Amino acid sequence: MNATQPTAALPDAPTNPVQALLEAPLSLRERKKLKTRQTIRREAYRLFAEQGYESTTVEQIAAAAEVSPSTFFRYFATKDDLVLTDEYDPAMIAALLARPADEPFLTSCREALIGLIRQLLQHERQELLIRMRLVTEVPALRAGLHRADHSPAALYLAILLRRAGVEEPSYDMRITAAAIGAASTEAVLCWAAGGGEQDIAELVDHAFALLESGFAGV
Amino acid sequence: MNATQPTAALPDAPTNPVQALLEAPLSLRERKKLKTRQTIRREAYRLFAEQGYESTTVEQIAAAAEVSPSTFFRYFATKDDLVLTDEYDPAMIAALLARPADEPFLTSCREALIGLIRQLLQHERQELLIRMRLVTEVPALRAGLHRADHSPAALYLAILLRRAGVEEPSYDMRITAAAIGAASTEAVLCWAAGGGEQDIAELVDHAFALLESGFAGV
DNA sequence: GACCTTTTGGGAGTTACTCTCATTTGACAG
DNA sequence: CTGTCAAATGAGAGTAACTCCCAAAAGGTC
Repeated sequence: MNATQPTAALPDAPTNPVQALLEAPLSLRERKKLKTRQTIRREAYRLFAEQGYESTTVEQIAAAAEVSPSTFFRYFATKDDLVLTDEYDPAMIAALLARPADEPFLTSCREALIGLIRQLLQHERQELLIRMRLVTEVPALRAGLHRADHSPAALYLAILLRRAGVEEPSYDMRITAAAIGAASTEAVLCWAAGGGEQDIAELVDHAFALLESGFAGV
Repeated sequence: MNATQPTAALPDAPTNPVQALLEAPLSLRERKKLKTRQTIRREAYRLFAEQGYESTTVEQIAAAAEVSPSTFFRYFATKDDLVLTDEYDPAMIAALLARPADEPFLTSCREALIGLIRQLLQHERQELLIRMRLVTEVPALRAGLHRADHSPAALYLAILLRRAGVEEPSYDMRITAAAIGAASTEAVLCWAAGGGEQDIAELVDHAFALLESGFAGV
């Protein structure tokens, strides 16, 4: 039920998720779906660049992508999702799980995040930059970023649960995930706000150093 | 311009903001406005309790409060704002500014937050609890909580700016405000999720201890 | 080519929100 | 008490993001 998000699972570790999905031996039906999804996204971003996010309607996007509005909502649950959903979560989860379980969680997060971002920059730097800038500039998107399903906090919390082998999160876990998640998000948004000119790995590293020090000196 | 939020300024330090505003010598016009605002809120919460947030329409709320929908939106910019706007920001800012400027920021935040909450619990415990529970349960509200104008992060950032005497926030400030803000929010939400049975001061204290330790042991 | 399942388009409906304009109501001076 | 001005309200039309439902089309399989 509730089949809103047709995000395909990644069967084997891909070098580039999106690319890998395109090359995989999919049925005609699935290739078409992927293509439609891409077209909608591409046309949407084109329109956003031309006339801004707010003043671009779903109807316009659907028309540009040559699908009906109904179909648009079958591919993206909300207009926000167009910008906010990514396919990086599985990779991030994998990266986190690959870290030694006795490593301080903060370190695991830092290394996983930097690793993931480094990888993304090679293939999708421009796209990531545009998306993050949209998020910083459009209040609605900034808010949407904190919805349960998109937030890094939720992802971190899931990992903490898994590490501890429990079902319900403890208070410590919730605070930890929230704080590290917020810092992670802010770091990436700062990078995008600066036009992507700064070294993002350095930014992330610095943010985590702040967290680790307990905000010493502030 | 943009006179969306008729939140009255607090002229002198009040013991209880809402009470103080009611007792203050206001003109008939302003007393009426305040009364309308209260009526809308009260009726809204009553309806939320009866039939839930999502399935309560603005039209219903307006009807229950005996105002037109137009008037509703003159008092609250969005339906979210009904739950998300509070009058505590000035008090929190004052509490933060009252702390010594050379105190570690984390300490200032902890003390200010605990102080404010202690005060609130005396007069508005029930209201706070209901509101926070709504926020935890309704995804739309949870997202709205992170809009620039409501978030503790924005408030903390403003204080950091003032302390440093600068206009533009530094990277460190942004990360710090985001992390501490997220932890503060999570602490209060955890308290509400637990039915308000735990000691909130202890919860906040514990959250800040986690932050200060750099998440040692996690 | 026949049959079944998935995907799509179209249309009607709901709701949050915006804008505009005419009416009402409180504030205040004479 | 009255006239005048500004602020607050109500009413109505309009927009856009969704939701639901049903019939048509297209892919997959034998």
